[in-house]
Amino acid sequence: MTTEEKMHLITRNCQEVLTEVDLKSLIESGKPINHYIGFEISGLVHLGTGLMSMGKIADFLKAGMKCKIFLADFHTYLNNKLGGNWEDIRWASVHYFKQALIASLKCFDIDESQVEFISGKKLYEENPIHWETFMRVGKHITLSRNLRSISIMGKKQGTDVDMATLFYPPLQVADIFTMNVNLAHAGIDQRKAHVVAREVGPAVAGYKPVAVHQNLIAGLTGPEPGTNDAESLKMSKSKPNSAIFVHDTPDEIREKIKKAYGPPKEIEFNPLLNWVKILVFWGEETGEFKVERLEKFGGNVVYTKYADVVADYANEKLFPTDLKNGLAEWLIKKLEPARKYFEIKENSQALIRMKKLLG
RNA sequence: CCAGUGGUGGCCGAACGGUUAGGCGAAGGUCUGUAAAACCUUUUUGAGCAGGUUCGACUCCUGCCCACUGGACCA
Repeated sequence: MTTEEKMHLITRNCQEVLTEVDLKSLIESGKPINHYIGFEISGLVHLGTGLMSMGKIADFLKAGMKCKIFLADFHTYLNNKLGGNWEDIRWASVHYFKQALIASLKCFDIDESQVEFISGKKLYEENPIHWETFMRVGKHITLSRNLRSISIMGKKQGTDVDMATLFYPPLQVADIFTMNVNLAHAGIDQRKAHVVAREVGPAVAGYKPVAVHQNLIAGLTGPEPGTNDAESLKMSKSKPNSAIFVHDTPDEIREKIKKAYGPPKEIEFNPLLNWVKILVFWGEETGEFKVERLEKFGGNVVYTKYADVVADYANEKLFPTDLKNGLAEWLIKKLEPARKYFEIKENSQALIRMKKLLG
């Protein structure tokens, strides 16, 4: 595989790479590329994690990278998710969250043996140097910089800032170096941590990790009334109808998509088109998207270019309901392996318990 | 540790010694070949904790807990 081919696989369907130049020289160095992505155990696994992140890992594996998935149990605890209950967090990370990620990987035909899972607890126990790295990171971050970085926890500056909150960003940065990660991967919401990692890296660990950031997928409920910014479009686990989870049933998927925000002709702030673009077409110009509809509405159509979907939608040759139906059926099919995996008794029971934990 | 202020339903937020604040959010409905918006309906009493006063306390009193602000201590 050529460097260009690798570059394409690694960077496609991403919002940002810090930096392409660094990535290219990393590839050309011939050194193994050690990837990592970390997740808080904070809720059900939605498409942002299950399809975007795991799909990216599929690309990374094809490019010959070593992929590591970090189950950030301590981060979850520090961020007071799952009620800040350590036992619940530990249970959920192994019995629910990891299983949901394995389920998601199956949607890309990847076996769990092809990636490495590691929990925070295990990482810290096995690597006493982590504590030292953590302190070194602290030596290179100012309080104000750290405070600005807590947005990676979904927190706004000036609210609920306890000491644990302040530990979180440097802990995440230290994780990267403890795991010898040279390619850190996350949604764009985590960029502040990765930028800090790149800035302190040379002093703390003698290198700058490359950072690859993906788009956050839009929430189905659309923008808040009166706003049209990217933030209010984001999919959120706390808005029940804004997110689809990897183990949702076909009926749940159809129901949620049906309720989705779908303004005709609107191609800018439109979660449905956003999903078709980054999930179905995976950020590429060409692909395949089927829409089945009655003859009176134009009959079935197969799109092979994303631009054609946009064009038809813009001049109302593609009606929102038809776009919704096509998308729902695509998702149902794509997520089938995940649903099947969650039919296994232990997993379905874990899901029930997880939902209970979340109230 | 001391003082002041405050802790109200998923969230925000008033009033009041005794009769449902209100808003947001959420759910259902109407209207559109979807959704959104708009309109209609629903979300049937909640007060940091423990006591006390009272015919009756979210409202008064005592103690405790927590938060914010200021102060004290600083070997």
